[in-house]
Amino acid sequence: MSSRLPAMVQTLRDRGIRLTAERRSILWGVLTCGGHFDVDGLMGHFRHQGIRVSRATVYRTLNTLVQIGLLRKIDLGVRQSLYESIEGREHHEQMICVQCGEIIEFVEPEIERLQQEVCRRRGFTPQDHTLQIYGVCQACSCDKRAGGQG
Amino acid sequence: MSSRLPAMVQTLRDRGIRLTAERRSILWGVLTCGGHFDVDGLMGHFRHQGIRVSRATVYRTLNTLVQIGLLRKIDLGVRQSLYESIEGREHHEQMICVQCGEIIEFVEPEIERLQQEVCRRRGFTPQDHTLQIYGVCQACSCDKRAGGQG
DNA sequence: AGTTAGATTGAGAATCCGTCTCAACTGGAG
DNA sequence: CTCCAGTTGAGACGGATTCTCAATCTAACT
Repeated sequence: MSSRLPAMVQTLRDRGIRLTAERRSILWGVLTCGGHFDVDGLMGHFRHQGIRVSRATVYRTLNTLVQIGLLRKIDLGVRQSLYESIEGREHHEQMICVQCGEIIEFVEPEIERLQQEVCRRRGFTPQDHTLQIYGVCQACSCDKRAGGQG
Repeated sequence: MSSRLPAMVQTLRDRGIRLTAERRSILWGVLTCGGHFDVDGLMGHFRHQGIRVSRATVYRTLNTLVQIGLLRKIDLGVRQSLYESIEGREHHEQMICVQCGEIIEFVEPEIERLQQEVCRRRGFTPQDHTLQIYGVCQACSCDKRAGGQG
């Protein structure tokens, strides 16, 4: 996990982006939090660790990391945006449980292929995409059947 | 286009939602704006037409229309949410040009089918979904090749 | 190591989207 | 026509994010 830090640092260097103490902290935080995280989570992490980074800097840096392709921003339309480290993983889609909020990731190469095809047909050059399926996860379905929380 | 108004009005009645002057204006505005629109666009439209409807009411009513299935809310993660009239059309996905902002809609039944399958495999009960492909549209690609704005 | 230019930061103000409050108003059933 | 629950408007409010700008710091150069 932390082995990704050097690669990320190098990416910043390559782009001529200065490596400040704050940015190191944020990179580290991103890798430590793993999975999906939001700005509040990151700030909490810093507070907990006694690291001082301002909110403005966190926002600025996350935006930068998204721009240079180290991070992906996930917008569910409610509350804060979520971020996830791309760290070389293949792209994945999401199922979001509207009951418990859990995010289940999945990969479906065939869907990706079909997207490519649709784009080609339209002369559209794809760069990124998001597929979010909203619904009820298995656990919540079972809860409901067993007599859940109305 | 305006022929949809009676059907929408009926839907409101069926749900026991009062038909106020403001709601009539908003329904009309939704149909007039067509395609994708946001709250600012709608407010501008009303101002232009000399129709007085408060921002709060517009938000409230749009939310209602989304809830009863007459409208779909699109969250691109930037600025305001967009809305689109569902008006009986089948679900469609979107390609969003990161250069000019154009939204190109498409339907790909096979993608929908694969989604259903993935959900079934995971015991996930899908309710709705959004697929957004970000990239460069044909027109913008050509502009660039011809010597566009860097 | 010292200098320096320009990038970066922090604190808090500002903005922006959207919701809430509550008194006044109104649609529509009776 | 009456009445009341649902609806509205003005503006306060709230949360997320961005902006401002003086102070600070990185990194390149000497």
